[in-house]
Amino acid sequence: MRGRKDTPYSDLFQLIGLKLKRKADEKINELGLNAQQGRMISYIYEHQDKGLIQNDLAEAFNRRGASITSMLQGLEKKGYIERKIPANNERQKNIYVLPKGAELIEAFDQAFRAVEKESIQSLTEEEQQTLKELLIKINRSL
Amino acid sequence: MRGRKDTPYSDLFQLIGLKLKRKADEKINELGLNAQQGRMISYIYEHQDKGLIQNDLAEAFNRRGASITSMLQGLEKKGYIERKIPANNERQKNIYVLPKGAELIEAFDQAFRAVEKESIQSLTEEEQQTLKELLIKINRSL
DNA sequence: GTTTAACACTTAGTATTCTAACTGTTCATA
DNA sequence: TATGAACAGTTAGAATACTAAGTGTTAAAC
Repeated sequence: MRGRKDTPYSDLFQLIGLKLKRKADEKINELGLNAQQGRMISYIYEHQDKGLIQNDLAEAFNRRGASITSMLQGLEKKGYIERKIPANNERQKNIYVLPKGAELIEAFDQAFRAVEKESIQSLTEEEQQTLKELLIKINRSL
Repeated sequence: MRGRKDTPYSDLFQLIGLKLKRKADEKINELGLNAQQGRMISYIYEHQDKGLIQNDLAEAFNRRGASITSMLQGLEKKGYIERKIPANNERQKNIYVLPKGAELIEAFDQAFRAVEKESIQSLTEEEQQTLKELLIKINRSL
């Protein structure tokens, strides 16, 4: 009997994820939003020309439809995005970034890249590559 | 200009963390609690003989004091733990697992170990070792 | 063609976790 | 000893994301 839980991988994944989230939030908060909202605006901006709908966001962000509704309602009320029912399918809503949101995108992406860079800065080039491959492998198997 | 965010490490860490959390929740929910509560009861059980206080939990779980208060109030109300003000310091509260909580610990730990095992099952022994070292390095530098 | 099922989104209500402001305790120091 | 700072925990109120049940639309089956 060991009496210890001994789950180093789960623990490390949780801890690193939390730290990365906090670092990103810190930077994005200065822009009046949180990291999740920043990621969402960036993602919408990249995909708005391809008829992006809320269900796509739910899948891309691993969130429930209801959560996406509530996030987008917030962003719409603050004037960062707009939602339009497309002519060919009245069930859906296409999402677009408004100028007020587009202005911030460069700052968002810069913040995310900075966190990313900081997170792997203690590893060598080779280690970074190895890590990425292992993470992809794990993610695929889960 | 790439027009893409390109932060594979952050994205993978977030995604893997989310998936691990969900898998753990799935198993623990059958016991009437969530993964966070299971982890907390297990942790308390392991440390209750050393005068564990709420502040220790806040640090161990990377949560604010207020969050710990609310979690423990829930667990106490349901009869899994108890909190006692120690004689030598009335600012603090020592935390103990009650029999109703202790009964579940073996099931919790088994669930967490199962998720852990599943998560790295697609890697070879050597890859697992490498991954652990890289994660520790990253965590230390954040 | 009508009915049924699946789809896309919304609402209401609940969980968790946070921040800021608060109560009370202990320690340092003057 | 008193008083002020630091400490430990609590409360109130906000934000986020969830589930379950709902509305309306489209596609499939008959």
